[in-house]
Amino acid sequence: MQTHQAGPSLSSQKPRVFKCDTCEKAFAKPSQLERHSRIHTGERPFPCTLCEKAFNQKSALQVHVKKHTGERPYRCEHCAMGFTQKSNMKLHVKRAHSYAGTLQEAVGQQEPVGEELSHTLHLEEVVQETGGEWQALANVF
DNA sequence: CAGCAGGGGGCGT
DNA sequence: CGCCCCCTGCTGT
Repeated sequence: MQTHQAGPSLSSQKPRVFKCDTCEKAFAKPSQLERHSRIHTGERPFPCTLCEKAFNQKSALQVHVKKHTGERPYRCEHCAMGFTQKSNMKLHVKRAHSYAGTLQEAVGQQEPVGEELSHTLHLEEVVQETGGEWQALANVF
């Protein structure tokens, strides 16, 4: 009976035997349940070595550290803008270039490409150093 | 931009 | 199996 009860996402009918007793979510793997349980306990086993923040998931920490290192692995192929997270980049592409997802051109073909643009404007280092106005600009793109 | 929550897969035991 | 890691979508400031 337990193997067919609803899981957290509702999509995916995998058996979920491991149930959280704080909330009613269930998971396919014990380690997933254990990971989930610490969002109730507030436990944060992954501290950042550069600042004093901590995370409940290692991947969250890894992404966070990129903020300190300035690493920006995900690059927009249309305007060469860099991002720390892929989903943020995807969102940017959709909004700035109205480009849903399946590669190849979309709407605005008038794009001579902004290759050297990032160099002349020093885009890599200007990001949100103190002022919050850049944040507002992000919504335009 | 930054962080959270969950799914799935690979690898060692 | 069990654990660890990476990826992805969504939410928050």
